[in-house]
Amino acid sequence: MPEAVSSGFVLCSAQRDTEQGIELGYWLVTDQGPEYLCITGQEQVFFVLHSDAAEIRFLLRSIADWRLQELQLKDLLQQPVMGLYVSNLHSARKIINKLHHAHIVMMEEDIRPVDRYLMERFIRGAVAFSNTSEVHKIAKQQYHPRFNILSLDIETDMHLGTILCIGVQSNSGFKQVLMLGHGTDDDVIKYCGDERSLLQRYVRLINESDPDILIGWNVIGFDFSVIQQRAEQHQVALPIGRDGSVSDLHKSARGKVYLRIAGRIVLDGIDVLKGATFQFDSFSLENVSRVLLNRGKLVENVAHRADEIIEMYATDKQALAKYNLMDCELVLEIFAHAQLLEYLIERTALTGLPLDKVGGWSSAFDNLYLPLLHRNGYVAPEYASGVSDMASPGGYVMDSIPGLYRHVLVLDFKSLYPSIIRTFKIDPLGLAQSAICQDPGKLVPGFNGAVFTKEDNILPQVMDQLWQARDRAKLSNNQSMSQAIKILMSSMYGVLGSNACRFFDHRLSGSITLRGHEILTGTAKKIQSEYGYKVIYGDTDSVFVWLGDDCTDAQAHDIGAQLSTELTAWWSSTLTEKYAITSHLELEYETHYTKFLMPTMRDSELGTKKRYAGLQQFTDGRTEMVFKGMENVRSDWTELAKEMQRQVFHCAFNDLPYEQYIVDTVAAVRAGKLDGQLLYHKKLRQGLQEYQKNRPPHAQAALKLQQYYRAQNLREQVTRGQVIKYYITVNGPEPEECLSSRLDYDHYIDRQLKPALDALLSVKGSSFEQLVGLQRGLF
DNA sequence: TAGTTACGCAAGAGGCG
DNA sequence: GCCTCTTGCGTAA
Repeated sequence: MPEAVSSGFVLCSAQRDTEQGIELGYWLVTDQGPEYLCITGQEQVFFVLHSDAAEIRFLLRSIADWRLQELQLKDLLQQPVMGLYVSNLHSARKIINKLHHAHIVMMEEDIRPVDRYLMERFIRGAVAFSNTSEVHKIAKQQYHPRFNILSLDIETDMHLGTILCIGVQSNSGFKQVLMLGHGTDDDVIKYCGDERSLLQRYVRLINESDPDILIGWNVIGFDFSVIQQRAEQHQVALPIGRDGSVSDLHKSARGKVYLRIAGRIVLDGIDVLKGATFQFDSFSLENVSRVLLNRGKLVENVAHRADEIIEMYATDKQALAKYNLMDCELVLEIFAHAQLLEYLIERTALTGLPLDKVGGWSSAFDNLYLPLLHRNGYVAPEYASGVSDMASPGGYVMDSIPGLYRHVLVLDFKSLYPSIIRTFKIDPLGLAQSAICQDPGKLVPGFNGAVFTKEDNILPQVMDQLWQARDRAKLSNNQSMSQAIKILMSSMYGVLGSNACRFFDHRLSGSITLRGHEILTGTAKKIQSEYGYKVIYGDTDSVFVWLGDDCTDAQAHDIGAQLSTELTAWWSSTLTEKYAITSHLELEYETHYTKFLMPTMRDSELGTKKRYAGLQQFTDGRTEMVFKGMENVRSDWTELAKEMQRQVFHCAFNDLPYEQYIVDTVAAVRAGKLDGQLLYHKKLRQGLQEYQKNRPPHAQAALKLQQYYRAQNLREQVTRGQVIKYYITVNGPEPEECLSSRLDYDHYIDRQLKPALDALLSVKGSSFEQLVGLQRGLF
């Protein structure tokens, strides 16, 4: 048989014990359809200190299936290590437990063989494999998979908890709705009779359409969970795996639900959007599709959706099917529009993380770092072995100088932390190597006692490659790639500062952030001393420079360009001179605000941090208001306060009057004309019983909502994570669902409108009270 | 089945008189 | 009623 090499993409993997050792299984997507690769006779390996060998041999004397092997590897403290190889997963688990209890140092013992196999071969998604040899060999290569995607959504009877219909739509146009009950089938709707038959038909549907990827909206937490529950109720098995196995749904201790289907993956649109740093006020399908796709859903009134669905099922199953499919389609469109799969594929190509992994930046770091560390002759440190007995701060936030300004420029360092890592050679290996380096010329100091080698480091080089890849991605307009790299680069610092990372060490994170402090304050000082401009604020990687009020737009623009260029060059020469290193710091001229408000803190003369507003001037003459941290961008403020802030700031920035608008609006509030804009939204971040120390307004409203549900005999529950919508009434907070008292207009005027506007009014020498205070108590 | 710290503000809780 | 401290939330970077 001739050797045929094919290409594929690793969709998911599994590992299990066999007589011949550990078996690794990889489900691939190829142009010829799904393929299962099986690699047999593997061992699990991890590392232990050479000096512990005798004790380990003693501790493990009654266990078989393992061996200790001499290796040319050391830990980062230069101690020789040995490899502990175990021929099955079961024994490996037992051994790790035993050594753990005996406080034996273990390194990389948490890395699964199925992951290590790919990691050490630099395989990140795409693989080449041959079908001739008994053991499939796979290696990294470029391959862009085309996936068969199925979007799934179910509709249920919320009172009975039963499934009414299951709708699917694929990325190739296939649609089907499995409907409970009886009727005449058409192209799309298939009537299934009872729920049991519906579930059996569902299994057939999945297996026949054979998707690589299932997508949906909260699809694991809701749709698949309900399907699983109902299947258990009817004792129907759900063999929807590609090997005929049943799907496995399990809940973690923290309440998050996971779903495993052999040979397929499930992606939840909400998780993927969040992972790609999309931000929405609400992640409801309704809201996301409105914002992203500029359209809403079929059913307008979300509050009565449950009843409408039951009504549709009873009277118009065609309409229900249409509604069901609409949700499937919206999810597909969101994935396409936001290029979510492209983003995930790029992330996998960069990090080796599985497509369906949520978060996981710590293991992304491992995948990039460990193989290179091993090739340098070292193994990773034991967890929690890093230095942590010193402070390691975050970004530096300057005291601001409050006021209403004209012509403020924002200059910011492009990817500051990644550029510090590249410039100052921040690296776990470099830190370790510096201890045995005799030549001071080859060293660069960090903070918290750290010193790094200028050469033979890993992270700075990884960062260099990512940086270049990002520049290429931007040049070729590859949005998802550029986005994936940006997120990856900035996650590297976060990972080093987290004790969930094996390389966690305050000497590393402190060397990044404290250098950031130095760079930021140094930049501000230089701008003031050398150029004579006042720096009114700065946060982590940015400085806000006030040019003075007499300045044209063109001049401001030129100054911005000049400052960024010259200061970048200044840092470069300064660092070369001081440390003999190449600077990768890059100060960018980002924004020109023609009007800029730096507010004071409430009840104080001091300027705020992380709160400001400005009128941004674009080079083409357009302007746009920008708000940071202010009420206007906060989801827990009422629409009216936000709207008024926008209006009044707009007027103030454009020299238009606003006094009458404020007076009129306050009167309209008192007249009850704006009640619809007085709704508060706030997330219940804990369970209702956990509010022990105090009970904030939204928790009070949630409690009333819970009582209301109970009184009405409704199935609905108030749950942790839910957004509570409530009004403040004369009888305290009341939920929107069961509002019964008059709204407390004094509260809204005093606690919403006044603070939202006073930030601006007070620097203009006026105040909210001065404008509307006389009216108080008249109504 | 774990990326970080810094910050402002509203309102509750509790002490004082 | 006034003051200070704590809790909870959402946000900037």
